Amino acid sequence: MSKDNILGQSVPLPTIRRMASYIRVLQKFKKQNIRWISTTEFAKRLSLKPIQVRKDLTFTGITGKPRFGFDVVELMGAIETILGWDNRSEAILIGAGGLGSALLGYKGFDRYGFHIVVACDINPDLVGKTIHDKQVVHLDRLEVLVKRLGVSIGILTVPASVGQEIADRLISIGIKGIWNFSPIKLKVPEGIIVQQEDLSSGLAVLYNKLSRVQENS
Amino acid sequence: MSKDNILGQSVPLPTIRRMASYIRVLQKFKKQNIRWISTTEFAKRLSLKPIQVRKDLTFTGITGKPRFGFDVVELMGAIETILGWDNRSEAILIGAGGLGSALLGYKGFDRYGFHIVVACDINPDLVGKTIHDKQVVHLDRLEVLVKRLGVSIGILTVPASVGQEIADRLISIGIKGIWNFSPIKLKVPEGIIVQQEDLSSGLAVLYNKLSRVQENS
DNA sequence: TAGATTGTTAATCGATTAACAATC
DNA sequence: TAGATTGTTAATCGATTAACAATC
Repeated sequence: MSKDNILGQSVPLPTIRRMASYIRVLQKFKKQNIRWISTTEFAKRLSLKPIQVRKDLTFTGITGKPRFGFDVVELMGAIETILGWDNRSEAILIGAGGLGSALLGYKGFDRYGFHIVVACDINPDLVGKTIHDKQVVHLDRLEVLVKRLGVSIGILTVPASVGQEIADRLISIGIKGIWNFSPIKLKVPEGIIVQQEDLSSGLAVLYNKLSRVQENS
Repeated sequence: MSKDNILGQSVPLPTIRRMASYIRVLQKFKKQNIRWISTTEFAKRLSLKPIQVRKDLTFTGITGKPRFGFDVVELMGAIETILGWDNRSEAILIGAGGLGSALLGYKGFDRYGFHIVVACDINPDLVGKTIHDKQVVHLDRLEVLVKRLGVSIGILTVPASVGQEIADRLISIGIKGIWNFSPIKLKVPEGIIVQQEDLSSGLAVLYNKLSRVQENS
């Protein structure tokens, strides 16, 4: 498996993450019909260093114009390609509890063209209901749904105790990518992509930074 | 401002993040009254390499026992200190919409002793209601609430357009740490800690990895 | 004891930053 | 033109990993 982009270079993960924020700035500029954007401008808006933005943008293969910067539309297209926009697909969410229902309603994904089309749960209070305009269906029907709707991304917002089991089921019916919000490391076969999120690790960082400041005041 | 831990070494941020997951394993072990845990055991459960765990644990200052590993209780205490457990405080959440209401109900923070005590919003459909047993109060009363409840952490789950404004208000009344889920970089004075979360960056990584796999199959 | 595991120093790897020439 | 900005190579920085001696 290669990790190469169009230029034959591997794109660092931190760069990929920042690209999500470049897209946001670019969308704003495009809406205002601004044609050019410089790395200085990016840096100012995102509290980054121009040099870092410049380095990141080299991975797009787009060349800028000294004194002007980069063509907004062209750059957007290139970043979208790197982020895999072209192959993106719909998602199914499993576990429509607290965090799950939030993701169902989170508007922030729209700009990335990401849509959760249906949710599964076993809680009788939820099954049959609609959360943020998305149906909640019983987990028993997981396999049927995935096949019928042709989704290829699964979002796991289930308790840790059942995370692996559900991941196995998702994989057995052809899901290729799992966005896992359960605090467990999933074991998956080669070729299956897991993106692990851990809200608590952010909390740990916040706490730690806070205590360091307090120590010195 | 020093970034040093008890040993006079600065603890790398990736290590801090992993420590949140070590705590989870330790809590499980403690509950089962297991006395020792080895770096091998950590590694197996978290899909890490033993050498990395060992390196991380050096920052705790705790020494292990060859053939046994580390004392579960002792290690937990040390990690909690590094994570700033001692100075932790309650939080107020601003923006009780999709993501905000999820955080209000998210059980995963309990194990870190983190509690959101109240929420603010301006939406008349939400103000006065209770979400996951937490009151939603009108944003006008933000200042009063913060002072009365003595919270020192603010969680921002508001639209990008009002993020900075609310952050300024929080800071002006003594909030020291902001956990920011709005997709904007906040400008804050020295001494104020901002922990920025960006759900979309995880999505970008997932998409990118997926497209790389598909390219090669 | 034997050997699994720790602890530490050094090597490697990868990302960020600096320096500076090229260019519009 | 002058100079802001790009593009690229090299230096730096920081985290991970390897190697191996120490130890219970």
